[in-house]
Amino acid sequence: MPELPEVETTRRGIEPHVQGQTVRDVIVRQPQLRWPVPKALARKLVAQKIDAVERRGKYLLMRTQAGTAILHLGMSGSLRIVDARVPPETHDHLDIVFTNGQALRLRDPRRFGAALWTETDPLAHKLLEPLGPEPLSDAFDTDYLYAKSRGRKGSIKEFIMNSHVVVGVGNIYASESLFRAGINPKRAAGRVSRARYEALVKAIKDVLVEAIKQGGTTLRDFVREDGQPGYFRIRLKVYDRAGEPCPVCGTPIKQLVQGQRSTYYCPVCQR
DNA sequence: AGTGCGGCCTGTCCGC
DNA sequence: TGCGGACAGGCCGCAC
Repeated sequence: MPELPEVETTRRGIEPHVQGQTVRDVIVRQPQLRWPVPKALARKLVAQKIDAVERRGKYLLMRTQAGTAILHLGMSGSLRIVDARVPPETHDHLDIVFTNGQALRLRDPRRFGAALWTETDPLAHKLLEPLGPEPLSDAFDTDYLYAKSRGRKGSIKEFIMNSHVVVGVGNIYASESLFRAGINPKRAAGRVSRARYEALVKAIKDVLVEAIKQGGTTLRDFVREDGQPGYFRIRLKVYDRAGEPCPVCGTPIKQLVQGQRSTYYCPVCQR
């Protein structure tokens, strides 16, 4: 489910319930996630106070004095704040229980997510170290993306979805931002002009900011009775709209597969 | 270093 | 109603 806006919405949603809390217990019901959940996560996190809840790309970082828990939601993961006494449901793989009786509960049906533990600088962790810049930071600009793209033969769509190029652009927002920038997703990254990279950088920032704003409007409902984070997708112009008219020119939206992922685009507006 | 895949999982939907 | 296959908002790890 989550792309960067969902992960950031999740971070903002859990932060007030988690920051400053002390861990009473860690319950691992299913240790087989993307990687095995390390024993040290449960062992070392207990009795620690959560100093901060941060995000790097789509990874969530819960910092303590003893080390940092690294969480990733994969394709189908979600986090919610529950009363620790509420019985877990299927796919509720992990609880971090706090001394106030609440728990941070990870649910992830497909188990592509992760829960890791590191006692050194989490940004130097082997999964985080090679990540590209945050898309909403000043480091992500036309100069950077244009230079990075030179000589690349792969498609522009796969290029911007590569987390080592820029983090946080998932399958939905890749299609949406290429539509906004008027770039054909099949075009080789190395053959896109500087001017078009300028439009693309702006499109990526705009679409992500809008999506985060949407999540933000419902943040106070984050912990609802049904536990679902109150996140609504922004109005998507091309994603999942194969055959529907392009909102700009009316041409039917096309769908194709790139790197085993569906891409949606307007064959007229995007060249 | 860049590129191209396979693979990890479950749930849902669609056509037969 | 059952069944097989495709597909789903991610991304690592490997071979070349």
